[in-house]
Amino acid sequence: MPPKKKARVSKRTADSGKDDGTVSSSGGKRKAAASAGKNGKSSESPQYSHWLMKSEPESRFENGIDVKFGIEDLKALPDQTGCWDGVRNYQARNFMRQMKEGQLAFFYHSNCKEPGIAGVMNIVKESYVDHTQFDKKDVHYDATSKPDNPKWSMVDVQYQRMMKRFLPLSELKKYHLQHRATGGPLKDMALFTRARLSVQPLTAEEFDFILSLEDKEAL
DNA sequence: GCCAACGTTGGC
DNA sequence: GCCAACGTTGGC
Repeated sequence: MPPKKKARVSKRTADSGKDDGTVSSSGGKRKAAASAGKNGKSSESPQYSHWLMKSEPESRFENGIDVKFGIEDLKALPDQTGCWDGVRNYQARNFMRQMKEGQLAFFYHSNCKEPGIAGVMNIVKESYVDHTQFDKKDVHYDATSKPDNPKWSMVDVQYQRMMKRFLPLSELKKYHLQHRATGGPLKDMALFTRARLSVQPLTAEEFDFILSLEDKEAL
């Protein structure tokens, strides 16, 4: 599902700024925009600063193309940097559009033998047009998206480090259930409350708690 | 490979 | 604008 190529493509960013938006609902692009508030800059809500991004580390063929892209594949790219292309879900896209350079994201391994958090990466380039939407050869080609009004965006991410120990979904889930019952940082974690979202936000508390698990015994 | 959850599409 | 059918995600 997610990325595969390297980064480059620096030149211009285009990034149409406004343009279409979220789901449907009445007002159109409302939703999260409501909060905003201070944020002198320009656009939407800056609320989140940490992220979790899913990708599949095991080979799987979609239209004859292998979509495998695990953390080792990111690490192997030049500069250990790649573009997170192929996101074709509006909520996930909108979260990517909120990402700022320097923010941290967990690299999550999905749809595999052992799903879970494998490592940490850095957002090194803010959102810009995902060129794969116009590429008929690409698995994620989108015939409904036109170059003069692109639908899909991507960011560039750089490998930062592996987790000191792999954090399996099963363990995170145990904490989630425990925290849901008795209170705790993972009680509302998007990984469980928004199961299919491939790019999701984490609060600083969630992020820090998960990092703290590295130094604990597996649950 | 199964299938639940849930996002998207399209008829009306 | 509703909602059923359909397609995809992703754990197990």
